[in-house]
Amino acid sequence: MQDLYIYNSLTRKKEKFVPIYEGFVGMYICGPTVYSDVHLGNCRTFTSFDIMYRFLKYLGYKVRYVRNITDVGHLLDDGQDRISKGARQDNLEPMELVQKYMNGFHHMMRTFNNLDPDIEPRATGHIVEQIEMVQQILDNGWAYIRNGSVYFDTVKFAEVKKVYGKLSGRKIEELQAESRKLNKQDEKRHPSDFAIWMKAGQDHIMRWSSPWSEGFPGWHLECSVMSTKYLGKHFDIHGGGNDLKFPHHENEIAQNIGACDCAPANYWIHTNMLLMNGRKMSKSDGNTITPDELFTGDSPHISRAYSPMELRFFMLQTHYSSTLDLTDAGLLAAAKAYKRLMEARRALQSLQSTASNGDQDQQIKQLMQKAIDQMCDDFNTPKALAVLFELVPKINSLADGKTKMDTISQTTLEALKTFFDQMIFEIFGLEDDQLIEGNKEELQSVMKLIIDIRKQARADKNWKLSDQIRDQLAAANIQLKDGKDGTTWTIG
RNA sequence: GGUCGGGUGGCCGAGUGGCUAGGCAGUGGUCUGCAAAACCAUGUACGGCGGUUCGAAUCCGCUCCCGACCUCCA
Repeated sequence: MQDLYIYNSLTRKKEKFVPIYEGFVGMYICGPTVYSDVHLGNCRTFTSFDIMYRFLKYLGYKVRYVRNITDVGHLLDDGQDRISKGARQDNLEPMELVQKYMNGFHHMMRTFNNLDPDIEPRATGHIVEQIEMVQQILDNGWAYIRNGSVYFDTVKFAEVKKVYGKLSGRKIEELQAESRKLNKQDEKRHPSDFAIWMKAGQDHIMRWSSPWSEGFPGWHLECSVMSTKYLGKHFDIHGGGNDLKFPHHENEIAQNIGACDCAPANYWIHTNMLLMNGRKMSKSDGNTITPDELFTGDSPHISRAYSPMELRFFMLQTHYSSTLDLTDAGLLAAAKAYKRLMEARRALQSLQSTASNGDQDQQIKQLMQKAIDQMCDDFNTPKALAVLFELVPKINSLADGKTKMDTISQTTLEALKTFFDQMIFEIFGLEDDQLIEGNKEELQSVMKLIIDIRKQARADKNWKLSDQIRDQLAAANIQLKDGKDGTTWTIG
């Protein structure tokens, strides 16, 4: 198996990936809190991890991909539970609200062609385990009880274990100064302490009995518990958006160490944020767009609709660790490049060679290997994509006869076909919009008829008719392409 | 204020101490009835100032600017 290198947020270095059990990978990704419609930024994050999941599988690993659904405990800064608040607003039972937005989330993930995780555990389904972990942390002396709530003692933990703040680069002393204004500070010994069990207020809907109070688990606890339950105390990869680095992941590590004296994951991967027009997306100042608005084009920020696959391609052009700036110009450019790649792929699949060896064989083999090498270098999709685009002109040249077919051997050609499909469909997780839309038999026969009529018109030098057919089809978003071997067509 | 990440040619976006990233747009050419598509060719690029080096966009220092996080967020 080829070596894979991953940038580890924990060590701030690119490291060779060595799984705990050879051939197996345990990967935990922090999933969404399902209290409102899925944010486009979520789509970016989970698409990034989807590509890692896909690539790990491509390399031959047996991967267990766990991604949670947060349906309790994630509080707003006024102390209200996000789910409870949403449920009140929509006049729904909390679990109804969770179901509604979870369904929406799943639908969007599939729209982007993201693979389902292998396990998708929910926080409310693991209250018992969370209570157990709170008890372990208490037993180990890393937490204290105040008025029915349980708080993690970050000061003591930091002093003894010396790891608190390692992931996020924080220091306890610095945290103190900045967090004085927060709620419930009076109950905490130190501002950086955090709740692992919260006593529920009178009007708090979501509550469970525990040894300490009727209440609910702290937000960070679910991930510690569920990663441990499904991947073990010590697993390979833990990921999430880099906005979760602090406090969520820092606290998660503290909890795991506090409970079992064992750091949860070897490799921490953080994806960067999605921006729009250079700034953070924000509902309040109108700098925002929903996935559906992108798909319909119904937004002042874009000049036309973009398909989920055009967006996925757009994401691939930027490394997961960089901010991705969504702009209309960028999307337009990506959509064209996406189309070019897909058309080259289609052209490739229809090529045939009988040669036993060819002048281009060596170079094409090197490029294929190079693309995989780039993916092995911290999942560098932009570079891998660049390699595919080095192959595109070669393929097109073969397809329209500018390069002779005997410059590529049958073996290399077949390998290239397989490689292209693996890269595009299996690893990048793209789909060919054209095949989905243009596959209908009826459309195929209608287009054949139209092209035949135009062919006759051209033979008769009836340019008026042939141009009319071409222009009106173009207006209907169908493009004709006159090649050496006749006319082909594409949508878009 | 603290932490982290950035500033690359018209736009987007990789990247490494010396070897063409790539995409989009532009220009010239081939092809075409004309186009489109495709192919070929083409661009003073690396925020600023110093330093290290035979050589730096790539390393170091300073400085300016931007973003994220530090408080709910993927």
